[in-house]
Amino acid sequence: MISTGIETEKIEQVAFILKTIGHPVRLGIIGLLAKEVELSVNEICQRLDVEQSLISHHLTNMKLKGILSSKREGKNILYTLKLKEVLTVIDCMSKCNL
Amino acid sequence: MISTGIETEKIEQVAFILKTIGHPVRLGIIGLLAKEVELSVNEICQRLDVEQSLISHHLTNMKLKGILSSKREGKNILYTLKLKEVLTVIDCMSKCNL
DNA sequence: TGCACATATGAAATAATATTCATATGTTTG
DNA sequence: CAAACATATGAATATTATTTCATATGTGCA
Repeated sequence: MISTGIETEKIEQVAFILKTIGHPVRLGIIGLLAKEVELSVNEICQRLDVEQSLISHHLTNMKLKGILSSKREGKNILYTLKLKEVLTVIDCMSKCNL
Repeated sequence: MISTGIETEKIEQVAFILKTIGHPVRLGIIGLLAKEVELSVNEICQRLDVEQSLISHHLTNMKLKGILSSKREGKNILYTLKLKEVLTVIDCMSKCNL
């Protein structure tokens, strides 16, 4: 069910999140982490065919915003999707006929 | 139910929409149009306390992207929310505890 | 310890977006 | 028609985000 109002206070928060995931590379990362549970930076780079440094910047950014979390495992750092709710949003959008 | 995969083709589309609504002013506009069915540019300006020209730019932008539609009524131009699905997305986001 | 690998970081360059301001366009009404 | 109102538009500017590149940091291993 869809609630009628959007509380002004929440608007900024929502905009914040939407803006964060509304980017091809970041959405790509989220897409991968939606299926794989956890992935190293390198794996993400390879699969998306995007430069290491750039991926790293985006990962850091999303981690900072609470969307991802990370843990070290040996030489690698594994990233995980923390804010699962983004999946619901993306899924919903995917079903829309735009 | 949440589908597992995000088809690559759709990613760009989704990013496109998310990016569009992921902005305070635009989200504000959508918030208003979620309750009011249709509003004139001036009403929107007043309620959001944002300058006419700026609102107009954003309205044009969102109309162009298929999120809003407009019709003239006398001196005014009334805007309506066309892509209702954005409400579902926003609603979903609003319920997340970020 | 030193080398190779994995990731992060920061500054500079570039690109994309948003905002402002002045003005144009279209509409109603006296 | 002219004046007043509502909205749109476009160029200039400001702001923010993204990308790139060079390099730093941290880890495991010979």
